[in-house]
Parts: sequence; structure tokens; C-alpha cells
Amino acid sequence: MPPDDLPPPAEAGPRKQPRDTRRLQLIEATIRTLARSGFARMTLAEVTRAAGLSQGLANFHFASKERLLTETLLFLAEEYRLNWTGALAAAGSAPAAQLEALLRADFHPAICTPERLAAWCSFWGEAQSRPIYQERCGANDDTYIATLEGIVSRLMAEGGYAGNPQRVARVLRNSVEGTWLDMMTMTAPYGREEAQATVLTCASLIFPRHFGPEGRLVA
Amino acid sequence: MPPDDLPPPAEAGPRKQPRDTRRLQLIEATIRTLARSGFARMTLAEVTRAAGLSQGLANFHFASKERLLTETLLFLAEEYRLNWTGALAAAGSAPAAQLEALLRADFHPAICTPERLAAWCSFWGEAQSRPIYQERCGANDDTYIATLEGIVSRLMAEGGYAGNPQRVARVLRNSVEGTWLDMMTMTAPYGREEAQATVLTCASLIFPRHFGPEGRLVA
Amino acid sequence: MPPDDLPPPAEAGPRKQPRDTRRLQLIEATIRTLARSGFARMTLAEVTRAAGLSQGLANFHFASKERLLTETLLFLAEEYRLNWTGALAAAGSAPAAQLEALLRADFHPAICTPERLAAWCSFWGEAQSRPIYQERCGANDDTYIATLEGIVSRLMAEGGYAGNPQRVARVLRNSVEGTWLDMMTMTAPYGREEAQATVLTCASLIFPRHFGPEGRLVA
Amino acid sequence: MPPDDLPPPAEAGPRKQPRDTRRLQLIEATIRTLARSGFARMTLAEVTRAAGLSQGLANFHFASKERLLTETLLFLAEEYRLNWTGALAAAGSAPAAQLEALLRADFHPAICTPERLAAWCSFWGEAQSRPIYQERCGANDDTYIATLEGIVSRLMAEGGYAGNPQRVARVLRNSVEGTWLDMMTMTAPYGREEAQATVLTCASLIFPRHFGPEGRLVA
DNA sequence: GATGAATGAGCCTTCATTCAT
DNA sequence: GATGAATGAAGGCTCATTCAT
Repeated sequence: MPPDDLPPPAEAGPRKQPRDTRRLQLIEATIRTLARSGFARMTLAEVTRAAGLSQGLANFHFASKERLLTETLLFLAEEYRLNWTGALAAAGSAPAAQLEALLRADFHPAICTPERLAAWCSFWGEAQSRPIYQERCGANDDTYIATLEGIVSRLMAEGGYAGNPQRVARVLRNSVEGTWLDMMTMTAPYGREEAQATVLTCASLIFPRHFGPEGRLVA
Repeated sequence: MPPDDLPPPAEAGPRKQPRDTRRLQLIEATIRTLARSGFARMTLAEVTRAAGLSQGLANFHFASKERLLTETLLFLAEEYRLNWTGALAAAGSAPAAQLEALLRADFHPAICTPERLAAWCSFWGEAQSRPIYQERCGANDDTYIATLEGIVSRLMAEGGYAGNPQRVARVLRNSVEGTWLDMMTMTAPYGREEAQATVLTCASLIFPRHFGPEGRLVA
Repeated sequence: MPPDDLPPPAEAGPRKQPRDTRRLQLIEATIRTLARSGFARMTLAEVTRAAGLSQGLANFHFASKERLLTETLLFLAEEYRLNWTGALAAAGSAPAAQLEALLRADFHPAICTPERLAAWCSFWGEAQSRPIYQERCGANDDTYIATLEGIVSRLMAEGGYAGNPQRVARVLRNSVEGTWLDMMTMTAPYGREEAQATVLTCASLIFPRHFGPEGRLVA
Repeated sequence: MPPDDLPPPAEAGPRKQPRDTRRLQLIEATIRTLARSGFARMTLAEVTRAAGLSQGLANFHFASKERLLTETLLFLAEEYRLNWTGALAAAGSAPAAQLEALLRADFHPAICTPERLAAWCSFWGEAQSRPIYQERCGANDDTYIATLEGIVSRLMAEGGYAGNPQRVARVLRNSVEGTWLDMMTMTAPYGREEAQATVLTCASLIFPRHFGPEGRLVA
């Protein structure tokens, strides 16, 4: 990518910033750059240019490129976790409502931006060869999996659905991930709305007595 | 072309090998190396070492690293296509049988090896920033999508299932992809058998009158 | 100025220290750091950390790393000079006593510490390529050389020793330097006492009628 | 040092050279560069320019700058060893002749060049902080020390000289090293001839019945 | 066709130096 | 005076690519 295609140096603000402000600035620039160039082509020069900062500063705050990437993944993972835990807390105690909240959360506009999806995708691609990434990549949030399995379990019991709850939970989870991946790799990707609808359709097919054809909660 | 039909992995034998033998040797080595090191860390030196050939040979046969990678993706894509078209051709004309064949095909032992999954994953991670990859990455096989939609359409009509066939087809496709991704990023991955069962469970939930709880075709 | 007379190593105390206290603090930290890391690896960050001061302060007080190093060498050279001139002044007028005083002075506990030896060694290693260091490195103290030659001259005349006084003086001087170097590069170094004994043995071999076998002045 | 002061790129000879030829070429260039710039300022760019080769080649043959330096030291150490063992072998069995051979060997024109002296000096300066250098730096050649002590021992017994042979041997050895160091750090250094004469003068003062005033062997 | 030494551009990293606070 | 975040030049190292053999 020729330099003229690059965005102009971002405003970096006052010369001296609190430690965490700078770190956040660099992490956000890393996400943007991962989305633009991919993992293999991302350079620190590009990241710091995107942040409007000097190259030395990335090493000053993160010690190495590797660490900057790791911290970026941790940031995304934490952001993801806060998003679904927050949505769940607001959903009440009915399992159907909880499931809907969880599925919708993954497509919340703050989480499900093209940039963040692309960044996640970059990490997925490298996760196989880097244990530290593998530990933190989405699906491995044990709490998330356990929570989803619990909700599905209760919903199946309550609604009289037959089947293996663990596997059904996995179907739902994989459906979400597959949809995320699809949004990235399709040449003519569909949008967030349609993606969410796809996943809710999956839920409605599995739990027809709780989710209507458009994924709306029944009753 | 299921790998069982492939010539056995050529040893770095006689000095003059047929052109295509060498190319295949290098492509297979590339797949192995992508799986071991990931896209960002893969080097030509590692690939040629894995192939038991000299450094210069990759450039001689593929002109550049970029080309070697592209041809490796094309090879995987063609292998994938031959796998599902072959399975479909053997499945008869009943939509349920065709769907089952299609879903099972993606977990055929020749296609669904840890190495090939990892290689696919590597390409997915970079696809967002490389149009040439995006065009060829799994889900974008237009023929596959159209075929699947046709089958799902007929099955829904035939079985009296309500809903949007295109979206249902997407649910199934994303379920497969999500499951593939899950097999890669899980720290304690489940195996091919359980993955296949998960996808067939998805089918049985969607088409309960055609697929039994274990994914077995009903009558 | 033997270090016993130096102010105690200043703690990084009150914000406003007299100018020279800070400078001395930094110079002592430089000596310690040279000994620990060597010339090539010494960084200002390490020096200021050793001094318990901030990064910017070295530049504030010495303008550049080069200047800090030069001033450190000057400090060592002056310390060395004060040491031998002081010892000489206390030795009376007999050439043998003066020679003994001069030779012993180089192994005075205040001068001949592992840290200071290592620092000297660092400067020697770089002296060849830096004129400013070469001018100040130990042996090039013209006054010292002239003084030593004068003493040796008188001693040889007085004691009836044959030979070229200038060369004999050089033998003694090189013996001292060689011994210093030896103390640094030996893997199992001998101590200050044995080093001093070695040099005095040299003197006793050259001036057997003035120095006993153990280097003690003979009556 | 401004680039214009650098020597023009050396002739590197034919593009492809045997492995050891290239290694030697780079080691010699390292010695030259150490002499010119000192340890701290030596860069790989400078070394390879001096060798007339590309920068990448140094890493190709030595893997890192650190290794290149280590191998250069090993090369110098081996060269030094071959020089004194060869001289000793040619000296016959009389201890006085052996001692003379050993002392003269250190000033042999092939060993005692300004460049090699300067390179040794560079390593000495860093030896304190790098164990691997310390092990290999001159004085630590255990065989050399043991050999010298044996010769001195026999000479003292044979000549009826009183004293501690180990310490006398050390006086001689330190005298040589001090003289080497002196040749480097003196602003107006004396030459090889005078240095050799200085050391032989030392021998003649210690063993007056075997060495004449000019260091010539008596009888 | 095949080899592997050689090249050189590009990247990460270090670190002396600057400067706003 | 003092601090430490910020800068940017320079160096070591990697690695795709070339090419003489």
C-alpha cells in the first residue's frame, strides 16, 4: 500500500498524556491498522503513524511489537466480555430473554464494527501458532461458554426441547462465530443487521416455541 | 481431488522431477508450514526446508512468495470443491440426502485435517486485506452457496418447513465455518467426529422431520 | 584526593543539591556502570538509575553522554594524580623510598578497587580510537613519567646500577599497568596485595641492593 | 567518522567463495574495523564495507554481530597460540633460549601489528563484562602461563637465582602485556623494536647472568 | 533444472537527546 | 533544578529475491 493511501497523521493531542491515554491511543491505532493491513503486513511505523505518534513511543509504552499485539488482543477480549456480561445483567432471569440478549450482544454496534471484526480475524489466523493468542481468542472464554450452556440447559428444560444442551449451545456459538467470519470474508458482505437476523433465525429454528420466525421473543 | 488420489508426497529425489511434482511438493510443504508457523511467520526458507529442497527453488517454480501462497490457496480451494461436488454426485437426488452429503463432506478425513484447517485459518486471517484471498476463501465459492441454497429450498418446500431458505442455508453454512474455526482456536479442541455431529445436530434441529437427533437421515 | 576524603556518596535527596554534588553523584554512578556493563553497553538510563536520578539529569549536567564520559575520565585521572603526588610528598627525598612510595601508591585501596580498575580498562579499550581519551589514559601523564624517570635515574646513579634509566623506568611502569590489566582479565584474579607484591618483586629484581626479596626497602 | 574517511570498498573477489574464505575475510575486516573505530563504535555496516561485501553476508556467515566478534577473538587467540608454540618449538631445550623465544614471539611482526594490538585492546576493555571474552583474553591462556612458569623455574634453578618462580613469571608476563598496552595508549607510541627491547631489558635485569644489557643471550 | 551463497530493502529496537510540565 | 514522556536517527537482523556455478 503506497504511503499516499495512508490516512494523514492523526491528532495526538498535547505532548504529554497520562500513561493509560497513550496506551489506549496506540491500541486503537493497532486495531485500525490490523484491519487495514492484516497481521502479517502490519508494521509499527504504520501503527504509530495512524496514532500520530513517533515510532519510539510504541516501544516505550509496550516494550515490543509482540507485546503491543498481545495487549491489543487482551483489550478486545475484555471489551467483548464487558459487552456480553453487561447485556446479560440487563436481561432479567428468563432463559429465553437471556439467550436473546447474549446473541444480540455479539452484534452490538460498539463491538461489531468492521475494524474490530477484522482485528479479531487477524488474531484468529495467528492463534494456531501462538498459544497466548489461542488462550484469549473469543470462543475460549470459558465463562462465556459455561454461561451459554447454562442458559440453553434451562431453556431446553423449561420448554421441553429434546437434545444435548452442550451441543446445542455449541451450535449457537459456532453460528455466531461463523457469521462473524462470514462478514469478513464475503466479497459482498452483508451488514450487522442481517448478520444478527441470521443468528436469531438459528435460535428460532432451534427454539420455535420461544423465538418467532424473525427472532423476536414470543410472549 | 481427495488427497487419497494424490501422488504420494514426493521425496526430494532425482534431480529432474516433472514440473508439477515439484510444484505439488512445495504446495504441500507450504500447507504444513502455514499450520506450524502461521501466515505472518512463514518463511520461504522454512517451506523449502520442509520440502527438502533448496532455497532458490520456490522462486524458480512460483516466481515469488506471494504467488506460492496464492497457488496454495487455489489448490486448497480446488481440493475443497472436488470434495463436495464428488460427495454430492454420489448422494442421489433427494434433497435431504444431498444436504447430509454436503455437510458430511466438509468433515471428510481427507479435507478436515489439522494441517489443512490451520492453513485455511491462516488465509482467512489475511483475507480481509488481500482481495485475491477473499475471492477464494471457502464461503465465497458462489457455486457452493447456490447449490446449498437450492437444496435447502427444495427440502423446505418438500418438508413443509417455513422460513427464508437463503437465510437458513446461511445458518447451515456459518455453522460449518464456525465449527471449523472452533476446532482451531479452542485450547482443548474436540475432534472431527464431534464437529461433524455438531453440524448434523444443527441440521436435525432445523429439519426435525428429516434428520434424527443424531443427524441420521430419517427414512 | 583519595576517596576517603570525598563527601559520602550523596543520596538522591533534596530536590536542590549543590551543582557539584550532583555531578559527582553521576560520575560515581558512571564508574560503577562502566564496571558492570562495559563501555559499549553502558547507557545513560543505566547510569541515572544507578545514581537514583532521572533520565534527563545527566544531559542537564553534562550536556551529552560523551561529555559525561570525558569528565569521568578526567575525574579518575585527577584522583590518580592526587594519589601518587600525595604519596610521593610523604616519602622523603631518598630515591628508593620515593620509588617504593610510587609503586605502592598504585595499589592503594582507595585507587585500586575492582570498580575503578574496570572503569580504567573500559577507557583503555576505547582510547585507541578517541584522542581525548588517549591523552588522559594513565600512562600518558607526562609528569608521572618524568617523575618516575627522575627517581629511577637517581636511584641507578646512587646504587651503581648499569643500564638505560628511561627504559628501566618504562619496565617498571609497564609492569604496573600489566598487573592492573591482569587483575581485570584473569578469570580467577588475584588480589590487590598479591598484585602489589608482584610489582615490588619486579623492583627488587631490578634494584636488589635497595629492595629485599619481598619488596621491603633495605635499610 | 564521516563516510569519506572510510577506505574504498575492498575487492571482494569472485561472487562465490568457499565458506572459510568468506569467514576469514570478514574476521580480518572486523580486526581492521575494531582498530579504526573501537569496540563501542564498530558497526556491521563498517565491517562489511571494509570487506567489500554486503551487510547481510555477515549475518549469513556468523548469525549475529556478537558471534562475529567472538569468532574474531577466537581467531586472534588461536593465532597468538600458534605463534608462541611455534617459536618455542624452534628454540631448543635450554631454558634461557626458550624464554628469549617466548618473549620475542610476542613482538613478531605478524602478531604485533598496530591493528592486532588495537583489536586485542578492544576486547580487553570489554572482557570484564563478558565472560566469554574474559576466558579467551591473552593472559588466561593457561597453557601459556604454565609453560612460562616451567621455563622460569628451570632457569632460576639452573642459574641459581633466588625468588618465587611463579611471581617472577608473572612479572615477565605482565611486563609484556603492559608494554602492549603502552604501545596502544601512548600518544607518541614507540615501535615494535623498542617494545621488544623493553621486555628483554626486563629479562636482563632479572636474569643478568643469562641476558646481556641489550637482551642478547649471553654465551 | 537445481543449488545456496550473496544482496539489499525494510523492519524492529535501542537510546541519546529534547522539552513541556 | 528536576522529571520522564516523547522524539527520531541509527543499528542489527530478517528474509524475499537474485544469480553464478
